Amino acid sequence: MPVSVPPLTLRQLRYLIALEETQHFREAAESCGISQPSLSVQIKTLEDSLGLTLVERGRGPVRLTLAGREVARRARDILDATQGIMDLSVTLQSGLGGTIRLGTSATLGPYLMPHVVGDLHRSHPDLRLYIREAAPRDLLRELGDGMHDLILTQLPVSGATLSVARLFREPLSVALPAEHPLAAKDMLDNDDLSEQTILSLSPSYTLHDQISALCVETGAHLSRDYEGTSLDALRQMVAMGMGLTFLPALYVESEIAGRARDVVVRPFRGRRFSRSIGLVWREASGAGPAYERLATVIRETAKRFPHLVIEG
Amino acid sequence: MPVSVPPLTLRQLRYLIALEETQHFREAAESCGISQPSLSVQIKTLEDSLGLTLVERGRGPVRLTLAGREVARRARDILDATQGIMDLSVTLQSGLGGTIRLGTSATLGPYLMPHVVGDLHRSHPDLRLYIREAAPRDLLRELGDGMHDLILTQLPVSGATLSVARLFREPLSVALPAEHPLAAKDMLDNDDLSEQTILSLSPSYTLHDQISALCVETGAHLSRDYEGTSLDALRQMVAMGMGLTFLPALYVESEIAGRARDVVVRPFRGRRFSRSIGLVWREASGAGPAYERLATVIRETAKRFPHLVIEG
DNA sequence: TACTTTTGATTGGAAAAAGCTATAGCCCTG
DNA sequence: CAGGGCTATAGCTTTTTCCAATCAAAAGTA
Repeated sequence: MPVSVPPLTLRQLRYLIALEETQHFREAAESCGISQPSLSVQIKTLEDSLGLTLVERGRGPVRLTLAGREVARRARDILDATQGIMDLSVTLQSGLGGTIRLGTSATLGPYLMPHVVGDLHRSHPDLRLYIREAAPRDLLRELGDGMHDLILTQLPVSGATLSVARLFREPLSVALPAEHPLAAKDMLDNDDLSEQTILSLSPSYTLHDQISALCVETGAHLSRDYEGTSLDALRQMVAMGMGLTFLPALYVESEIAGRARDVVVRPFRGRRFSRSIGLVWREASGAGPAYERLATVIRETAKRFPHLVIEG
Repeated sequence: MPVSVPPLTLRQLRYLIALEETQHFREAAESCGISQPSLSVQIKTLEDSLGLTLVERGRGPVRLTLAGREVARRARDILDATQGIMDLSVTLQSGLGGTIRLGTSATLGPYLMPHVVGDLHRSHPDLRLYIREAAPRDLLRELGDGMHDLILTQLPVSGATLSVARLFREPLSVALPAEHPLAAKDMLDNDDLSEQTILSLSPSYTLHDQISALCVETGAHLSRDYEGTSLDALRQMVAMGMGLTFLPALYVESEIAGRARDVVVRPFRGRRFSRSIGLVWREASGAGPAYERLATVIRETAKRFPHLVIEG
């Protein structure tokens, strides 16, 4: 007959994490706002209910055992998730607050978000953004899996249960080696591309499809021998003379404009070749109003960049 | 002065999920082994502490609100994770039990795991495997992120904090259209490949690198125009005459051997061109002994396939 | 309309869990 | 070997959770 095992509680997990951080029962208790014996008892209860020794007691600072560290690692995830639930109250209500887990395309986030967070922090001080980058196709899957609350990505996206807020169109310009013949022109067009070699990102990126389609249209040759894994890699490949590529306006603005000597950037088709950017979330998240508000903030920020065409 | 908000508890989340499933307070209470008033109170407390209405009370069956569904969705993840912690006791101790989240390469898992799970279920009845497939590079990242406990993937892998159990070497054979001239030969070698077009998977797969290197060595042309997203896709591309490719032995065994008419498969270099397969886990997971045991089971299963060379 | 049934909310008191203070026991250090 | 710092244990108090009984509202039925 097994002795009835007390169930796992969030409290116990919190205490374990505090213990791991402080390596000290008394300090951990203090940081939790309880007395040291209370914490001792909870840790002991947790160990009993798991049937594991989590803490090496003895001389010196408290050390978690291997098992303890693994439990603590998972406990962090769990507590983050509970925090997410508690933040929902704020997010769902209407106001923009709590922690939003924002997934962003690696070709966009690093060049846009730094400008947004400043504005955002001023207008919504109690909002925290947890930002993570990935390729658009991964993002979309991860959004469905609940890994993100919201993703910032290239449109269009498919999915009946998704909501979209369009943000802006971002022109794609041609990047070419400084010594390339076409660098002499101020503006490039379809005809200029025929027979050129175009470099692209991996197919996980929506950008890849767009560039690929353009190559068909213009008769350019899409190189598959080297697929860039980031815009920086792509730009370096261009600098080495491996081909031309398309770079989005925000990347150009932030990483190239005015200082790069290795590559030059030229507008293409009068900047009418562009990609569309938007926020996407699960309709069922119920936080639509909050995300719409966030979209508005981002659009405001985007107005500072003359080449972006605001939408929505 | 805000009234002190009672903290979120796992119990409340459990009750909410039961309520969503049964759509009925009394039944939910019953399924939780408590009385209906207790459940009512806990749900109410949860709503108060979140500041949200989670349940539409009234006529007809109980419905969760939008917010309620979102909370329940997250609650499920949280409870799964706590279950994971509780299973650790079993997994870590030594025995093979509980739930192991196994990530597996999409080029391997579907062809190996079906054979393993039978043996495994017999020898370790209380072990549950939660299997998820992805490309090796994603797997490795996800392992670090704690999404998997263990991954089954092509070696080598890098990472100081990872432990590896080598399982076996799996020969890679050449697949070619039935009408291809080389199909006349029983066995192919480096020389046969020169000037041939070779198809490969996307670079997220370790297999890509290996095939790519072989192309350099043999003077074959690696086609980047069409990258397969699965072995099945690759095989169909071969059948359509777009080129040759390499297929791992277990895939051949399970999907082609003896019945396919569209492609033929030939050993390459006397089957000494192969990829190495192993289990990988976070050293800090502390479940090394259990995973080693799992490795042993897989090696036993692998012995049934004469072409595999068992390692470890 | 009045009576029953069904369903979730409320109440009051018992049981369980979690907390605190005080103190015991251990291992270092001086 | 005394003293200081550490965690564990004991005994008691407070808070939380639960149940049984009861209430109130809605819906069906005679």
